Amino acid sequence: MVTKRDELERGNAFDPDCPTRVVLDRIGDKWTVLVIGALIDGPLRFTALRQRVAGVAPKVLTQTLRAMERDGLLTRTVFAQVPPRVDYALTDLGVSLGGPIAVLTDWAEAHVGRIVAARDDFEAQGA
Amino acid sequence: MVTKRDELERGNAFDPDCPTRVVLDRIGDKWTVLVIGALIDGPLRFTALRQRVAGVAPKVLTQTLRAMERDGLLTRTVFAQVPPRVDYALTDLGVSLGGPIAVLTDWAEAHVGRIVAARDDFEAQGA
DNA sequence: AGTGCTCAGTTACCAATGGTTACTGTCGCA
DNA sequence: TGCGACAGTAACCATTGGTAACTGAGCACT
Repeated sequence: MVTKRDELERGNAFDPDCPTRVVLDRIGDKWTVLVIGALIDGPLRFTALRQRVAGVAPKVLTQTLRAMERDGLLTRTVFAQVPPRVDYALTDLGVSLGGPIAVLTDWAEAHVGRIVAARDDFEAQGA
Repeated sequence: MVTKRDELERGNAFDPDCPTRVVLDRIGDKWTVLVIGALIDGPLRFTALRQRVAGVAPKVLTQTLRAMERDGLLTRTVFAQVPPRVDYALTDLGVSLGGPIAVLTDWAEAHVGRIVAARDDFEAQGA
């Protein structure tokens, strides 16, 4: 019999080097998911990306983009111009991550109300 | 026309209070997903959970569990015994998060090889 | 000649989060 | 009079996330 646990933990999810862990460390970093959303319809330049992903500091955006580039999720193309121009585009790997993320977003849309309600209850009771 | 971007960003994903952001902040915290995996087949006590989720420090596990309780993902039941006994069990909300997480795990299983390969390439080239 | 603009970042600094090691408290048992 | 089980806390350090200000190259205006 295959348990639900088997489904969630295939490949030993509790090993630090396990695939799930690697992916969670990546998309768990707060900005990666937003960047994928921003680039899913096509490449953008640094400043356009910054405006699209509201609230991100340039330093942090740079860090995020470099990490995603390193992991093969996007490509960085520099044009030798003045003013400088750098295009960021998702690779097919990056695009394919959009699917799982959309599932998560659907869940979030559907259930966030209950999370917020639980928090409010907790406030009212605990404090 | 509905773009891919619309799918990923329904509800304005770039607003800090948006559902996607709330959920990502929760599951992005590195241990929540592992806890859900550990509890998906039934309640566990603190120590059992600690062993199942290998590598987590007690302080951090406590923090994670308290946050999940606050958000209505699990319940904490204290039995007045000695030695003490505390059971942690997922709520139906917590269980329902298992679905999206499984999708993510599937993706991770299928594609992590390419991520690791991209990292190795980068090492070999860049440094 | 000097001022300011665009773009893609970097630098220096600070705050919040994550993690480690050691300790607490209660009670039955030897 | 310890000893061990269980469920954590406390004190402390390391890593990450975030802010505000600055850099550098060239064009366009005055």
